[in-house]
Amino acid sequence: MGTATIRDVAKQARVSLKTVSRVINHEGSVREETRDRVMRAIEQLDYRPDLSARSLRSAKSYAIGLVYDNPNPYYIIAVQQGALAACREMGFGLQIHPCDSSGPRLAEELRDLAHRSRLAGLVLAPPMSERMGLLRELAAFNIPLVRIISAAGDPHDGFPCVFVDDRDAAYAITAYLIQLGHVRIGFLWGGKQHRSSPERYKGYEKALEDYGVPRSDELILEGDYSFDDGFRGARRLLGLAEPPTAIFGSNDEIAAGVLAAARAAGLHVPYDLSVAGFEDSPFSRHSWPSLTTSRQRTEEIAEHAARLLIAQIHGGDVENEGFSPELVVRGSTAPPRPRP
Amino acid sequence: MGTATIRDVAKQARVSLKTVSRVINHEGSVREETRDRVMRAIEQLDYRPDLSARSLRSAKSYAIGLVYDNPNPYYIIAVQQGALAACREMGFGLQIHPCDSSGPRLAEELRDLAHRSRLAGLVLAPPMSERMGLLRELAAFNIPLVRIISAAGDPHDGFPCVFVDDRDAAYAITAYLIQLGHVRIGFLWGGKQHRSSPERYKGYEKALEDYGVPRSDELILEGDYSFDDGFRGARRLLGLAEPPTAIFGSNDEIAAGVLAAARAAGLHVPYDLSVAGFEDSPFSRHSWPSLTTSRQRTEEIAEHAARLLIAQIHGGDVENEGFSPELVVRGSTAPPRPRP
DNA sequence: GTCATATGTGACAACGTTGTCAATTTGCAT
DNA sequence: ATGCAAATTGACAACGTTGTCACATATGAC
Repeated sequence: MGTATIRDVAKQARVSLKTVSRVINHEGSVREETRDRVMRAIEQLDYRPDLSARSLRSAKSYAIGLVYDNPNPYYIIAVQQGALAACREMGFGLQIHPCDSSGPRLAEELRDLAHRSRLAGLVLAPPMSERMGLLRELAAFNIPLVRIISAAGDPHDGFPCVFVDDRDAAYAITAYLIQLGHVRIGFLWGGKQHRSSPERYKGYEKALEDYGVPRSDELILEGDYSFDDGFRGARRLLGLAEPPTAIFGSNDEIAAGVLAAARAAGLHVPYDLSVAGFEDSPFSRHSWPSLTTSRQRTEEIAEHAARLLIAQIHGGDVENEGFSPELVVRGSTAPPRPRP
Repeated sequence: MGTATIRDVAKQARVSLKTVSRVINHEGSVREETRDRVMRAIEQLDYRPDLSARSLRSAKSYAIGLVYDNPNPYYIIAVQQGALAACREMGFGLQIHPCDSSGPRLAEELRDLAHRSRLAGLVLAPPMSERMGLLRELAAFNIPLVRIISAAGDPHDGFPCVFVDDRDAAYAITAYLIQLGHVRIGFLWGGKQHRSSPERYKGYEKALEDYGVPRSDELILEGDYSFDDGFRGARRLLGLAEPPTAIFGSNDEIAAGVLAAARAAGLHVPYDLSVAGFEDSPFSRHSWPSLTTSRQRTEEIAEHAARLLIAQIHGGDVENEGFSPELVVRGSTAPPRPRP
């Protein structure tokens, strides 16, 4: 029987329901001896509080939602892991909610989710976390939320967040390529609906500027964080009259496409072409050559976001926090081959 | 206010609580006119039933759990997607529960999970789904469950399941390699705690036997479904006096390791070496060359498992169902180079 | 028109927990 | 001992829903 209730415990320990409740919730004002007796009864009956009843009675709830719309399994799994770690530590449940970020009634959908499942708040992953309209609607519904976003610094926009400095990280990668000696560096954009895309581009642009490397429009192509875009983009770049000696893909998947296109063109990475990605997904370690990329600490970021949300729910004051990615140099980058 | 309750609806529609409840739950015995009035009130107040209260009152519950311990993000995301699709359709919630499959008190952990969160049942992914001891413990706790397992046929072991015929699929891959002309085919095992591993091996073995290709122990190495095992295993195989002309990795990750090792050894896949994987993960499409592999339809399988579980909860009779993977031929396999 | 039967509706309790508030016990200074 | 504040405990209601059962109304057969 896993069906022991607080009533059974109370009877066994010869105390009132309320006293058991107090013990469970670590409220003060319970004599040591009483608490021991209750604990023993809990142990013996293998009692576990029923979350439905608990959240029904107390206005409080014991679960948060994780909202995402992102096709990248590595990213999502990492976010889930991080959020779960925080939830388990704080005794919360986690409700995952993949959804369509372009849905017209997304705010209502999320409110219903939160209401029906009695969620105490939501962690929003990109790109939902970056749609201000959505945020305002959710705020109007009084739904606590914490965002994971891309920003070069604390946005101070009133919506709590954990922010990742993609710009800085893209700057670091670009600077590294320049220091290797590259001057024609291709850049393949990520998806337009993600704020990380322009951020990464700005980092690239800034590095070129700071190092006095001329920017060339023909080396910069749009895309959508996909392998196919990487493949097509690279093919186009490599067909230029004066092709780049290095290509920076806005994420690892794009870079994977670049690697494939390079091989298809008979080029030897990194000697004929340097390739850099962004994200440090397992792919970047498992490709050949392994990818130079930027490590994101996604799991930590998500854990922090969930922790922040729970703190906010508990009424604590929340401070935004930034995470800086870290350059990871692997085998896909090398100095350019001297021109003949 | 997302805080309308059934009481508000009742007042607005001038009916009793119970009648509203009847409308919500599609019970019969409500006059059309009354129902319309209730529906209108629900609409106006934007009422949504509270799942906590509902599952507290009715013994029934409206959520199931998805239990897994699998490091492969592609696999897990696919399983989640499938299970979620079924849950959404049936009006259920899904609680994900990654865990340590080797934990000693796993059964208790899962019972607590089910009890605390009022889960109606569990979908078990490998390898948990294959530990009979665990299954028996859970059954003793009266927890409905459906397993996703590897089996060459319906196991008829009393525990409902959706089964995947890995043996057959591995047979198909091996047979394909043999038909290309390979006679020395390396095999890299997956993890021992997954039943899919011996199943895949048996398929390999059977194909060799059927086609009269001699099995050679030196070509068969153990491993654990990891890139590193693939890399190390391939390096060892390629260092043999008479190396294989094809290597069959038990999953795509292993095959990725094989690809990397081949490249490190200066071999050209598929001309110097054919490589086959298993799983049809996105990696298999994005590697270069893309991998010949076996498509698993993981998402469908998981959806079916969840649907089966819900049917079981509703008291329906459940029939196990098998899924056969499908051979996917891509660029990593070719006839062996004629020996000099 | 009467009765039996089906259909629709509502009052009330219950699910397992916590909040409120009052009752009881304890500890300590007198 | 006595008084008084503080600590500890318990009785009871409440959260939002559904199950049970009884009542009210409509339907049909005689």
